[in-house]
Amino acid sequence: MTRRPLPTKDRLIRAAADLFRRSGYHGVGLSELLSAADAPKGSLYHHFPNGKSDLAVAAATWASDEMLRMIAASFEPAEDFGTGTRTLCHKAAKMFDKSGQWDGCPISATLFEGPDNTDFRQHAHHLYEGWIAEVTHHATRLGEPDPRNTADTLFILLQGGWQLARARQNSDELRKLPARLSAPKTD
Amino acid sequence: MTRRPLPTKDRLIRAAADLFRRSGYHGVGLSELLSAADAPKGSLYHHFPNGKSDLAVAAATWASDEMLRMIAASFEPAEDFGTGTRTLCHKAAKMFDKSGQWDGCPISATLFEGPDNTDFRQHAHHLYEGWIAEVTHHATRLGEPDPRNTADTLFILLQGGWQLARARQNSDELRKLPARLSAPKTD
Amino acid sequence: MTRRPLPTKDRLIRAAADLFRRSGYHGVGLSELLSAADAPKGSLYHHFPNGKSDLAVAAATWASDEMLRMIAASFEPAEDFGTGTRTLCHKAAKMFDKSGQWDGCPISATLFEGPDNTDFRQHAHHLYEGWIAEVTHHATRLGEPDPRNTADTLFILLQGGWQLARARQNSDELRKLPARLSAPKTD
Amino acid sequence: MTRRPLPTKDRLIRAAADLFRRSGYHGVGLSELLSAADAPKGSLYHHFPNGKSDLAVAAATWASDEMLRMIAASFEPAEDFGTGTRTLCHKAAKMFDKSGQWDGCPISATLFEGPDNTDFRQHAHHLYEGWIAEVTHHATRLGEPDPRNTADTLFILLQGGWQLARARQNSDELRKLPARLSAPKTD
DNA sequence: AATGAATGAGCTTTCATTCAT
DNA sequence: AATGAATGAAAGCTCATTCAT
Repeated sequence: MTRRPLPTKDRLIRAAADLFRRSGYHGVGLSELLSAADAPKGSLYHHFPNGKSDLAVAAATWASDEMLRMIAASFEPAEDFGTGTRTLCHKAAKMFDKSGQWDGCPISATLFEGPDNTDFRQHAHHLYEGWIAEVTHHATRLGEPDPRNTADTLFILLQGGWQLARARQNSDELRKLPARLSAPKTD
Repeated sequence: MTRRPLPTKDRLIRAAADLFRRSGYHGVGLSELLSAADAPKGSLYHHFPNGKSDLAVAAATWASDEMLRMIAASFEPAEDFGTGTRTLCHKAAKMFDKSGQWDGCPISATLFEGPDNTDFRQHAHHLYEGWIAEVTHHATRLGEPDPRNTADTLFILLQGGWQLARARQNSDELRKLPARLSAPKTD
Repeated sequence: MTRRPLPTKDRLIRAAADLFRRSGYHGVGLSELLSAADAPKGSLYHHFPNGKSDLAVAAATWASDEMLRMIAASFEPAEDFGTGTRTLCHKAAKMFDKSGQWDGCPISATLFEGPDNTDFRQHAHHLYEGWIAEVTHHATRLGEPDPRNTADTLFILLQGGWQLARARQNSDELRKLPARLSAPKTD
Repeated sequence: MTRRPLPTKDRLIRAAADLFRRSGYHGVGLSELLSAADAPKGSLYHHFPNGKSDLAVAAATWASDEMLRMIAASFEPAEDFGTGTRTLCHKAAKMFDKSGQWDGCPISATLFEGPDNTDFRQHAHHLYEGWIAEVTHHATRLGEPDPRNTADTLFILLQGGWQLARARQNSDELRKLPARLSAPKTD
């Protein structure tokens, strides 16, 4: 298997997703970005006329699409929602282990920590709702009683769980999430 | 009741906590910070010899202490853990409404999005564990069966719930958290 | 009467004359120029192999030719030099009113404010001498006693008067020039 | 006689007046400016918080003050207006010879060729009216019949004459101005 | 004859910090 | 304990131009 080198635009997007996730929008300089993508300086503005902010939106969108694929790959083969959830959390844990272990959510680090710009933050909201819609779709298909609400809960657990895993530098926090979802408390 | 003006050092800490929460460590410049705190230019390095990073640690610590007080104020008068949780989530929702509705967690925005510095991130971890320890303490006192685990779950829900509230610009996501904790799923 | 759209090259020249007059050679970027001329990005170097500087020379030359036509149209029908002068100054005032009222002399703004290039500035001199020669020709024909000197004076008044009109944003300064030429002072 | 080195701020102003006169506002880069003034990069924004544009205003104002001094020095010792005019034009010619012989009017090159900013251009107007007011003052004092109008005419001749001197690279055009003022035409 | 993707040098400005007072 | 003038590095961005098509 040979890996053809990606075109400049894609190299930029991936480097951006990577670096923004680690250091946040403002924590990454253009020069760092360009050298990570091995792209010449002027070429950024060819592909992204509005510069860093355009690139950030593209990077967050690309990262979000990756997440959507991960959700689909987890739930499509599953016979019930609990199984899909477990697969998803294990995949997320693997992703956590592959990324730098202090890295945050790529959408949040890129768009919420970005410039003081309502469009940015609404785009983050839009991407998040995409995740939730995808989970809702599978929850419905697999016969969950309250699919919307279940999807919201799973979103919350993944976001919060990722944050705890990040603090503890331990991906097991993600693997333990399904247990919290199914029976956290009898009260 | 008169409110004496805070000393410069405290004005700096509060302005920093405020601004870092909104824009992240790298998204706030020193000049913005100083003008928000109405502090003279040179006085930052008097109070915080290592400059911005020292201030960031102080701001995150101060914000964390506020959170510890909020946890204590929620659980101390409570007769059972569920009641304390509900109070805490309602207080958090109020805090959310008071802050800019796109603002993030002050610890995370300040320390995780900060410079590529292990000390920073370990301090964030330390602060988070302080919250969890405080909740664990009350969970134990109020007779919860698995207090450590319950505290972790509440931490996860608060972090994830805040993120969802932020995306939807709706503090009700925080108010709905206790319901998710107690009976999300029967499976 | 229909007006056929000008060819790209002429659109570039006119846009350049317009923009350079307003902001000076260095104050106009190629992208601004191309979008004003509605010309495709690469086509500039097709028509003007040396790029911006070639275009600037063409634009200044075109603007100078317009001026030569205006001088001829003013003096050819005139029965004496004073009448021609009055007509010319009124035409100049109209041109001033049509242009942006802060705009300068197109030759000067384009070539004198251009790159540190002797050829540029000598070309400006050459164009100016063309105006003066044309006025000298008509002054001679209409029997002025010292035609060379009279033409120089008219040039000076037009340049200085345009500058004053520009500062005061009032084209009347140009209309008042003939009075200054004929009897400024009895001493 | 010893010459103490000027403070940084004044070195910046003089270098700016010099360079802008030669190449226009947009034709001068900050690095060129700073090296001409032998000033460190960050120090510009200390003295001129709004950067290049603040410096341009200061430079044009300084150059204008020089001109006001030249007008006063020419007319104050004069016994009649014609004498003052001759002195002024000779001083201007000397200034022309000292400057680069392609240089333009420092106010115009700095403020009219500057950013597309009404404040800039109104400030140029303000400075020009200052010159005219100073000349009007002396014309009145020396008993000229129509001092306002005479001052306008002298302004026009100086501006236009400088432009012709620049094109011909010959300061004599300025020395010949008084003759044009007093008896250009009998008509 | 005509195009637009690609480029790196240079732009103006802001950055966090130091230091003399 | 407190200040603000001074600074060099780096920021994000625009520039005029080249070149393959």
